[in-house]
Amino acid sequence: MTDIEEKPLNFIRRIIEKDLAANKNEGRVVTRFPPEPNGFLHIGHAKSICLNFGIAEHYQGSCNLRFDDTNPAKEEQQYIDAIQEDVRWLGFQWQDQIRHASHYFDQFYEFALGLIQGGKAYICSLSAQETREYRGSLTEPGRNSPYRDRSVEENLDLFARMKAGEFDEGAHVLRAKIDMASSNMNMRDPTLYRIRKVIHHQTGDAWCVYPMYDYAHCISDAIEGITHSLCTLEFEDHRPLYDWILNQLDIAHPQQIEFSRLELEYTITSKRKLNQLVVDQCVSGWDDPRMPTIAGLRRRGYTPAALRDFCERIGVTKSENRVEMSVLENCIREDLGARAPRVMGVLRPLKIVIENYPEDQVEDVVASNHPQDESMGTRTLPFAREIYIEQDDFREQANRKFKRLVLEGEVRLRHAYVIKCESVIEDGEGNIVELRCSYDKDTLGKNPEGRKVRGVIHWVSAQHALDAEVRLYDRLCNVPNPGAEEDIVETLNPDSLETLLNCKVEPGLAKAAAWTAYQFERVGYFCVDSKDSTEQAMVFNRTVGLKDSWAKMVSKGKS
RNA sequence: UGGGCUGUCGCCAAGCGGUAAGGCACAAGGUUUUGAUCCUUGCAUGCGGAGGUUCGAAUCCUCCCAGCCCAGCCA
Repeated sequence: MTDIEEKPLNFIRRIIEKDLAANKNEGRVVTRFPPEPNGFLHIGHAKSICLNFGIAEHYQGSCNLRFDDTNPAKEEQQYIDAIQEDVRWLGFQWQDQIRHASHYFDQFYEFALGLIQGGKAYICSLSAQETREYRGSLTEPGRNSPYRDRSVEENLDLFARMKAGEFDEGAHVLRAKIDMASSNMNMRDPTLYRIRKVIHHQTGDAWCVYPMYDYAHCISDAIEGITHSLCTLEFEDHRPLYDWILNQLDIAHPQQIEFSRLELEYTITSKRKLNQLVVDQCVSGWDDPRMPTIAGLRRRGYTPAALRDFCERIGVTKSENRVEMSVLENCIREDLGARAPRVMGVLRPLKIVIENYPEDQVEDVVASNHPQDESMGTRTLPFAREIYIEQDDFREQANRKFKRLVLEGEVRLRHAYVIKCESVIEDGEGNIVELRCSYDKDTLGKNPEGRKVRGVIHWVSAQHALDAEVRLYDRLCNVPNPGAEEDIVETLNPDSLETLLNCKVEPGLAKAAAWTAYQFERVGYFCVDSKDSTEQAMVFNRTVGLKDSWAKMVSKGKS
């Protein structure tokens, strides 16, 4: 018997297994992913999605996608659409139809009536400012609202009239009657309903009172038969209120469990701040490839598999964390390394004329599409007298550590011949504009005899190559924890996007479809941009570079 | 200075009283027509700190320290 090392359970799964063992909830496991449609989903949401849907999958339960749409002023249909696309793209399926908290508005209202009748809620007519003053502080208890002891009849009447639209926004709210002296601020008679004369994206003008999160969320969970309601740490203090509300009602009682949100170094996971970047046009949109949004990562070339793997690797705990970018990058490299066909693309071209190669000759050389996966087959590449190589791959002179082309030195052209640099042509200002080389005819598919050629560089045929634009992305922000800074714009990395306009890629890429991932050998992983690329003007996004131990040596000054 | 929570390797993270998993990162080798991949090796006498209980403590107890969250009619 071989014992496969099981990945240890996270604390939430441990709780669920215990519940299952105790036959709690009759063995059902029902979770939900409850975004507010007020922005695009980001990598932090991916963690929550993977957790909630992953648990449902694993325990053969189900997971609902529910829009937590209780604040119409901030929400939009476009976000509802984008969120569904993102969840589906990540590869998850929600249980039957989409849910909306707004679908339960009638039930919320009925339950509120019940609370009022039971003396558990009252209409408070304090202004927002007064309410704040009555609430007390972290160290001082609050005081009871003067409206706290209104009669049930008066409360019922007022609430009905609030619903009927008789009052202006802010005139009254419905509050739970709990304990103004509680050390938990959330229990100091929290607001349950407020008046908002706003058109709701789902319910139109049907309502002018809208429930608060704390009131709507727990009841939504209960209505849907959620067994485990997973949310982030900042809601820990809300759990007593979650439980209190459900305890007042004759209704199911899901268990709220909190876990820490994901933070990623050098970027932000705050919808508010991401929205600011979009609004201020610091980025091209929610799906700008520099954004940590799911849409941005997708456009950048990240795959669902990589994101899911990432969420698996980072774990689920209650401790605050800020994960290094390298973990995410490793995930996408691993996925694409196995699956992306290899091609050649020259980002910063340097022209080479192979002087001993016949003027008009063009021959096809065979190149494997994946060195470790023969099933991906081969393709042919046109080889001719004039080619482009990478500027970085030539130095007039260099020590032995530099395994590329030097003047009077030899190098292997990937999948093709060994060439030797005979001379360098400069412009008037000392810039190298062209190399004159010779090739060794007897080196196609075999090593030259009597000498060793240490380097291999990529190339494209000058007359056959396609012009392309390549966008290189770097970290969005300059500081590891930009969220801690007062002004997010100040932290933005001015070099987060570098656009290269004169790149040359191999001709076979002409028919490359949007989103398709390729490895440009020796450079990195790229995909065709889904928005800006056309057949006439191709645009590639660099998803992530290849690991580059040479660059590391150079930056350390070892070469 | 009220309440809630968290502190295990540079970053994540197992561990649940029997003597510190794993991943990423990093370092050193090897293979290689990608300086990629792959392979091998190294990387916490230490678990926020101090006491205590125990044959035995990261795990239990006490005290202390640090960090995060809460005073929206946001979620």
